[in-house]
Amino acid sequence: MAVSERGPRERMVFSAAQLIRRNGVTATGMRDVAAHADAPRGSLRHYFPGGKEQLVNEAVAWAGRYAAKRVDRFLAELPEPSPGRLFAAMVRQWTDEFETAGFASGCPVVAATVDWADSTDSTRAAAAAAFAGWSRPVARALTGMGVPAERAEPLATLMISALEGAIVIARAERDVRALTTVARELAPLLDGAATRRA
Amino acid sequence: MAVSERGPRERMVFSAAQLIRRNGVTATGMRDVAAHADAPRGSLRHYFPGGKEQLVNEAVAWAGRYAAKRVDRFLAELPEPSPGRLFAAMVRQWTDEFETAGFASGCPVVAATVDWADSTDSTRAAAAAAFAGWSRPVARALTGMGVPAERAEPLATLMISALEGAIVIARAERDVRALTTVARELAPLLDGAATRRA
DNA sequence: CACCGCTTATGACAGTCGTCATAATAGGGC
DNA sequence: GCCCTATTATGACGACTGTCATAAGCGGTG
Repeated sequence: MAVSERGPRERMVFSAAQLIRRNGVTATGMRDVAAHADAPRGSLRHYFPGGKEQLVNEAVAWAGRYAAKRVDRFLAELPEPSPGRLFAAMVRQWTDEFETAGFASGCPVVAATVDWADSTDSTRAAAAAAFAGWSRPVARALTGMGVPAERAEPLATLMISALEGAIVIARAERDVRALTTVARELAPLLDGAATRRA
Repeated sequence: MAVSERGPRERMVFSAAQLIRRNGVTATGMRDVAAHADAPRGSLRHYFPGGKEQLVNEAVAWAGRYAAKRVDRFLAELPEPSPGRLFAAMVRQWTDEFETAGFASGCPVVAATVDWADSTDSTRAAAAAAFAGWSRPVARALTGMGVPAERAEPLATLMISALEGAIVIARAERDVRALTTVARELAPLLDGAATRRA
C-alpha cells in the first residue's frame, strides 16, 4: 500500500479506504479521514461536495481498481502461471498483511457492502462495480491459462468469494488458517479446469 | 426465522441480530433494538448490564447457534446426502431469503467481524466462536458422508468461506448469481472428497 | 496595487449515540 | 395490610456525527 505523495484529495480517498476497511463505514468519521490523511478539515467539503457518500464511493472504487491491478501484477510475477497459483498469490497478499500488520483491517469493499449497502444505494452500486472490476482481470487471466471461456467467470466468482469469506474468518480468529486452507483446497479444482497451459 | 414468543430479553437479542445483519453494528443503536423488539427501553440496562458490548456478543452467539442448528436440519432433510447437496442446501437458504425478502440483510457474524472486531475484542472472540460452532456440525456431516477425517474440517472452512463471500457479493450486486455459482462450481470438488456414502 | 480563482479555517447547527442516575411500577410471599 | 425484588420509565449527560455558513489565506494575472 504505497502512500503516494499526491495531493490532499487523493490522500483523503486513500485514507478513507484504510479507515473503512479497519473500522467500517459508519464508525469512520469525516474528521478522522482528514486527520489520517494529514489534510485540512476545511477541504472536505471542497473536494467532496457530495459529502460522505461521495467520499465512501470513491474509496470503494479506489479499492476495486487497486485489487484489479494487483491481479495483473500477480499474473506477471508468476513464473509458471496456473489458476491455483494465481489464487495462492491473491491469498498470500492477505496472509502477508495479516502476519506483518495484524488482523485489524479487512477488505474495504466488503465493509462498505456490509454496513452501508442497505442505506445508501450508490455505495452498493460502487461495491458491485468494484467486485465486477476485480473479477474481470481474474477471469481474463483464467482464460489465458487455458480455462474454457464459459467457466472463467464462474471460477473467478468462486475465487473472490472464497477469498473474501476467508478474510473475514481469519480476522475473527486472528489466524490465517482459513486463508491457507481455501488456497490449498481450491487449487486442484482450479488447476483441473485449465486444459493445458502455454 | 421464527419470531419466538419468549421474554423481552430473548426478543432483544434476536432483534439485535436482525438489525446488525442489516445495518451493521455501529449503525445499530440500542434504542433501535428495544423498539424493534417491542421491549421497554428501560429494560436494556437491566438485562444487559454489560451494555452494547454484551448485547452484540449475545446476538453474535445466537447467530452462530442458529447457523449450526440449520446445518443439522439440512442434513436431516436431504434424501440422498452428499457434501455438494449439503452445500447447495446452505446456499439455497440464502437465495430463498434474498429472493423473498430482498437483499437488505447479510450474516450478523460477518457484520460484527467487519465493523466491531478491531475495537472490541470480546466481540471478535464471539465471532470466532460462532464460526467454530458453525463449522463443527458441517465437518461432522462431511465425515458422516464418507469424507476422510483430515479433510472434513478444511472443506467445512472452504464451504463457509465461499458461502460468506458469495453472500456479500450477492448483496452488492442485488443478484443471487454469486451464490448459485459457488454452489455449482464447488459441488464436484465436495462430492469428489466423499469416498462413498452409506 | 487590485483582483480573482482555488483552497483552507473556524465555529455552529441539529441530531444521535451509549451510558447513567433516579424513581416509579408491578407482582408475589407473608 | 406490608415488603422485597424484578422490571420498567424517564430524563439528562457529554461526546460524538455529517452538514453547513461564513470568512479568511493564498498564489497568480491584469
